Formats: sequence, structure tokens, C-alpha cells
Amino acid sequence: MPDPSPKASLQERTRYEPSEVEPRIAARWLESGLFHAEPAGTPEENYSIAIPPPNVTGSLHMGHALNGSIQDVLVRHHRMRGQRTKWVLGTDHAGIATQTQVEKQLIAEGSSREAIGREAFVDRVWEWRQRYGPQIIGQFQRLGASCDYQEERFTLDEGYAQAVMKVFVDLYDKGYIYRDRYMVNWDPGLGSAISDLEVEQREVDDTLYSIDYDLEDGGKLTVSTVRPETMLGDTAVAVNPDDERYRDLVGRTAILPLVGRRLPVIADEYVKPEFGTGQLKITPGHDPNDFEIGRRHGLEQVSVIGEDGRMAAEAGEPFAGLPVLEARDAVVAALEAEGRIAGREEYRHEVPYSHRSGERIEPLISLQWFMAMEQLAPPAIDAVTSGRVRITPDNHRRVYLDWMARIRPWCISRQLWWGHQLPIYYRREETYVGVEPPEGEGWERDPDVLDMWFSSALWPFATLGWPQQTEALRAFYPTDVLSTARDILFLWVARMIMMGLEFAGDVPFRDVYVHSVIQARDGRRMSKSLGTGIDPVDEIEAHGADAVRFGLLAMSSTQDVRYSAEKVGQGQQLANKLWNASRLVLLGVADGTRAGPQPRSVEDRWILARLVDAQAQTRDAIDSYDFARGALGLYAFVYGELCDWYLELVKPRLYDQEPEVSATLLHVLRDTLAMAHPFIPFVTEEIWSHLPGAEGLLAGLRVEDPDLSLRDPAAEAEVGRLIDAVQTLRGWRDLVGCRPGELVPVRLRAEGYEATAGQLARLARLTLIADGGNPVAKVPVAGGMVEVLAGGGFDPVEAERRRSDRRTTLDAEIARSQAKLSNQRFVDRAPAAVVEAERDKLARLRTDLEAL
RNA sequence: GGGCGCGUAGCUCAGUGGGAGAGCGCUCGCUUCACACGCGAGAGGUCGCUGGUUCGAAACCAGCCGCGCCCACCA
Repeated sequence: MPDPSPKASLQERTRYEPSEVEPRIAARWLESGLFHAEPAGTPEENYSIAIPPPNVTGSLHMGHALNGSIQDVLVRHHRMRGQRTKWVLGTDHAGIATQTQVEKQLIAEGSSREAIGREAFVDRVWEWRQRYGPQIIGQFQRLGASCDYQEERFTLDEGYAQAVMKVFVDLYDKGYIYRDRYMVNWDPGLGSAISDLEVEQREVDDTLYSIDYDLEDGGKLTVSTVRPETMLGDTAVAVNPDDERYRDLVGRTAILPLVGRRLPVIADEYVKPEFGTGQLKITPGHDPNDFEIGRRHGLEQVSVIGEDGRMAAEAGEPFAGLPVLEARDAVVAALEAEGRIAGREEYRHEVPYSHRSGERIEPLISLQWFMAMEQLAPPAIDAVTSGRVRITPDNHRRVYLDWMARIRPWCISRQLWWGHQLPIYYRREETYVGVEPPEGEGWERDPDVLDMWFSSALWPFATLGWPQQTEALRAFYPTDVLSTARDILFLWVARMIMMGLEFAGDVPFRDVYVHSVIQARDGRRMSKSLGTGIDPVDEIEAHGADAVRFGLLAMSSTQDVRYSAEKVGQGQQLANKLWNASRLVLLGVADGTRAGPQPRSVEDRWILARLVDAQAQTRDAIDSYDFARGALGLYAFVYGELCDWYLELVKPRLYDQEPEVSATLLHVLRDTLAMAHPFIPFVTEEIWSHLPGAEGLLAGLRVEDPDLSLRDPAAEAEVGRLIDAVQTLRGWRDLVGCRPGELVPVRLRAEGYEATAGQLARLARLTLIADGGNPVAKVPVAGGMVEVLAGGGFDPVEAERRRSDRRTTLDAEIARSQAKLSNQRFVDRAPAAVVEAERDKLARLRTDLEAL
């Protein structure tokens, strides 16, 4: 990190400049080694989080920035509470995404992965990773994330690969992993099978064709399909067994047009009599439903579409070799020529698309590796129902449980080159599965790799050194919380829980926090392809990391929210406010002051009480994962209490160099910085470095529990009354046209200002006069009246109008209150405290009215 | 088809049984010796609609209207 420009003095820096400060602070943190935790102690006393590993090719997006901010609040908070805290860092090899990137690069060079071969290709991807992998790590540092950067893991590093291989072999040995020819979601764009979770349904307008099939012994039937080309693979026609119309059809034989194949007419419950003609063509090779029906009835499976997205040889001439869409037209044309198209209609329906490549899924039968989930799911269900894993917000709990209850086999093999290659070897009819390659000649390794989510599922324990029983594993597993967006609840979270229980002997985390999704300003999802993305790095450059962190946390919620530039602005202002408030204090306090609460007046007791309350509230917000409340509460304290009132109240004493107020101010500042640090770490660390007597980094400060003995309801009531009165009087002044600087002579006729009358006069610009003549105006304040005496320059007409408005309001409120209290049912049934409060209120209103 | 959630000030959102809130925006005033990324004062809301429960509903219940998301193999 280059040495920054010579540090301007506090005196000159009237504006907080994050771009100057943040890189300097980030460098200090990294050099300090504070973020690294040597393993010791137990998971119960330590605090750990495993970062959701970003894709190695990725760059920081808004989701990373939000989740990074959330996790960093948690990690910094617990570190400052004195826990040994580790935030496990690393990246994911992200099989598909990374392979696609490098392939694009190759194609741009006029080459391809096939041209250079697997080995050279994988080398190329590793080079890519060395080059682009550090980018996103640097961006997390820019955000201020206090990860343990000394121990970065990668889902394809050597130790991690060992863990993956061991898990695979163990699961195979237990019989959970098996090979099957089964209907899979084939992604023609990728040239690979993908799992159910990587498929998304999209609404599509298609044409629904009705096609006549002749019956062998005379007559015909009519089937409907949006994919006429698949009829070449039909092996039956089905009707519902209860469908009276077709009872005598069952058992007869239809003839498949164009092909001539004899199709048995079968009866199956799946067929809906009311849909179309109630006669359904059965294509076990290319439709998941038909596949199941085919298995039930022992039907032949004919694959007419190949993995290359073209019609296979089985499709016959002239269709074999044609791309699917061309084949569709050709089949329709051929059927039309035979007069078999009985109808077409526009048809809107949902169709599976690949979440990875964006292409339409081609369901087909393929030989793949699967993982059975029946044994793994129940313990993972129990972990959540028993509360060993808590999910926040808890409406996601049921979503998780519903999915787990209906969990299906997981297709784990991918026809890719970048990833964990299956530890499976074939020789003729033999299959060998093992971490080490088999002895002997002639073995060939299965070319497929594992679904990236298989390796990600091991993340919380594989990163800590499993299968070795390491110190790190003993100290930090289970981790405390997993913070994530809900879109990978099944893909990742559920699988981590299953794998953690199966292999690491415990749940991988105690809490799952599901954060909101930040949408674009117009409510659409943020996405590069839609052009709706906002780059958090740009935002950090423009407004500072603290501002972005604050903004994201403040807009976070239990539901999806639109990106709010205003909240980021609020964060930027907070940083600037804190900086300038600190300048006031640091430039003003007496030399040699030691920080410590030394209350001498009611406002001192008040700010100490408010500080303790803010500390408790902030802590509670963090502990309950309510980051918006935490961030906004912090803002409210700094603006609404510390700066607007306390600093204004004590300025005269500060200028007088009163030692006690210096000590108290430094104490409040110190504690405020510590409280704010998890949310806005840079500005607080920078200010901390200017604090007299501050040693070391704020990030490493050990924070004590809030000192509840400083709570002070009496001081809060007294200063609360003062604040109300000042605001009332300022409002009055503004309304009646008092010049801003002018001192108005008044007589205070109100209770409860014994200790604060001087402050009231100063802040509302009044001159207090003990006696004097008749008032020329009256301003009601809590506890009584401020009588304005002759001599102040104001508009008497406006003053009278104000008084009369106030009377109208009071009359209305009194009427409402009286009505309420004269309602016998209210008095009888409402809680006594509520009724009592209503009576007090009425009394107060009447007093105020009388005073007027 | 099943499930979850949302509809509160011009905008983005808090508020879950006892007198409607924040930030931004808007209006007016202020070169007040920390901050004009500032200070002070204001305007602005039938809390989607209808019905119900309750002494009392923005909040709880039901229905309706509008919007979003997740899950699901109807050609």
C-alpha cells in the first residue's frame, strides 16, 4: 500500500474523505494479523463463520456486498466481545461458470477446448484462476470484510480435493451413489446433464398439434403434443382406465404414422380424460412422465434425440441428423402430407430451461451417476425440527422441510472438464471406485466431473482440514451462522446440513440467516444481462465502503427490497457526521483528559443513559439478525441524540475546557465508535487513531457489556421535557416571524425546568426575566407556560393565530379523550393502566388549555 | 396446481392491539466559531377494498382486488 499523502491535520479536514482513508485503514488491518485466529478453545466459546465461497471467476455483486456486510457486522461484533473469531475465506471453482469463461476465451482465439484437449484445457483454467481469482478477494478487502485472509481455501485445492474424494468413495461404499440410465435434464447448450434444481420453468407460447393415429384393426385415435418430433419415439398410446369412451380401446394397437411402429393402447391413471381427446401419446425416451409410465408398463424406450441436440439414427430417414426444431417442421410437414394433422391451437405453457446456459432443456435418457437421498435426509430434517439448526426468518423453515420431505435422487455427474473428476475407473465389465487409482493395466477413468454443489456441500468442514481431525476443526466446527440468500437454500444449505451430519458428526452451523435480495430500483432483479445491475465497487468508490455497508444493512429486511441510493447517502452522511462530531470533541477537550463518565449535570446523565440504551439496542439488533434496526438505530443515536442535543448542550462547557465534560465526551465518543465499528469500520477506525491515549486498533478492542447502572429515567424525562420545550419555542418563533438571532424576553411559568432553564433559554434564544409586565403572548410547553414579554420583535397577529390554532387542537383532543372516558365499556374492559393513562392525558390537556 | 410474502407520506421502506414513523424529495428560514454531505422550522397519509372480532384495528380473522417469489412431470 503506497504511503498516503501527508496526513492533513484534524483541523483542516472538515470533510470525511473515504477514498483517502479507507485503503490506508484496510492496509493497517491486514498487517495487524487481527483477522487471523489461531485455533484453540471450543466451538461454543469461539465464533466462526464460513463465507459462502464466491465463484473464482466472479466479481463482487450486490449480493456479495450485502452478505459480506452482514457477516462482517457479526464477525467484528463477536471479535470485539472478546471471542476467538474466525471468518473462513475461500472461493469456489464453479465448474460450469468457469469452464464457460475459458471456453469463450478459446473461441475468441479461434481455438476450442476440443482442439487443445482436456489436459491443456484444465491447465488453461488453472492459469485463469491464478489470474482472476485474487480479484474478488481484493474486493472483499475493499468492503472491509474481516475474513481470515491468511488461510484462503479453494474447492479444488489439494486438501479439499482429498475430502471430496473421500466423501464420494464413502457414499459409494454405503450404496448411496449409483449409476443409472435415467431420464435427466439434458442441457444442450452445456452438453451436460444438470440437476433438477438447475432447471427453471419459463412460460412459452407453443402450438399444440392434434395428430391422428390409425388403429391396426380400423378406426383412429387423436393425440395432442407441442413437440411433434418426439412422436417418432412413441411406444404406446394411453387412456385413463375410468374413461368410459375408450374402454374398448385398451389392448388394441395403433400404428405410429411415418414410422409404422405398432403401439399398444394402455390404461394409466396419469392420463387426464378432460385434456384434449383424453388420448395420450407415450414417449418414454423424451418425456419425464412418459418415462415413468413406460417403466410401469414395461414399454420400450426409444431415443430419437441425441445429446448433440439433433435427431438420432433411431428417428429414421429423413429426420436423422436434423436439429430438433427443423425436425419438428419436417415431421409436421410429413404428417400434413398424410392428412394427419387434425388441428393446431396456440398454447401457452411452462417449459423447462437451463438455469446455466439458458437453453431449453431436452429431457432424455442418459447413463449418469446419482445420489440417493433417503438415508441422508431424515437427520437433516430432524436437525431443523429439533432446533439444532435455526432458520431466520423462520418462514423459510417450512420451505426447507417441505423440500426435504420430498427430496429426490440427485444427478451428480456432469459432462465437463473443470471440476472434481469422478474417482471411478472402468475395465470391460469391471467398475472400480477409490481415492487411489486401481492397480493393473487397462483401466480407464470416468471422464465426468462432480456437480460443483457436491463439493460445496462439504465447505464448512473441508475448509477446516477434514478428514484430518485438525485443531481448526476442533476449535471452529460447527460454525455459528451461515448467512445466505434464499436461492441456494436447497442447492447448498440443505446439502451442507446433510453432509455435515453424515461426515463431520454435527450440524455445520447453528443458525441459518436468510437475507433479503436487493433488487434493481425498478423492482426487477439485478442482473448483468438485463443491464439492471449496480456494481457495488463503483458505489464504494463513489461513496465509501462505510456508506455502502450502512446503506445495504439499512435497506436489508426479511423481504426483498429495491436498491436505495438514499440509504447509501444516509451512510455517507453518518460517516461525515461522526467525523465532524469527533473533530469538535478532539479539538476541544482539555489536554491530558482521560476518558470516563463524569456526570456533573443532567445532560451528562442523560447522554450516558441514552448511550447505554443504544448499546443494548444495537447488541440486541445484531443478535437477532435485525441489521436494519441496528444501522438505523445507530444513525438515530448519533444524529438525534449525540449531535443534535448533547453536543449542543455542552458546547459552552467544552469551550471552557471543563475537565469533567471533556472526560465524559471522550468516554461517549469512544463507546460510540466501538458501537458503530461493526457497521462502519473505516471511519470509526480512522477517528480512533486520533483519540488521545488510544492504543492499537479499534477492530481489536475488547468491548465490555453495557453498564446498566448508568440508566437514568429521571434524567431522560427531564432532558426529554427540555427538548420538547426547545422545539416548541423554536416552532413558535419561526411561525411568528421572530428574527433568528434575536433574544426574546420571556418569563418561565412551568414545572420541571429547574436544572435546564438556562439551556432552554440558550437553545431557544430567550432571555429569562423573573418578573416584568403583562405577557404579550403565551407559549404552552410541557409542565406549564412560557410567557413572552414585551420587547421581542414578532408578529402579534401570527402569535395570536398560533395560540388559537393550539386551542382548537386542544379542544378537539379533550373532546375525544372525554368521549373515550365516558364510554363505560372502555372504562370497564380496558386494562386499568390504559384507562389511567387516558385520565392523566385528559388532565394534562385541560391544564394546557387553562394556561392558554 | 400447492406454498410463502407484499400493498402505510411524492419515492424507498419501518411499525403487528391503545394518541400514524424514518431517510430522501419538497417548502420556509439561517455564512450560529464540528459538519452547507450542515443547522432550525414546516407541509404532506380515507395505513389496497369490503366485512368481521374487540371497549379500541394500520396491526388479528375472512373475502375480494393488485403485485412479487418459491415449489410442482398435465400432453
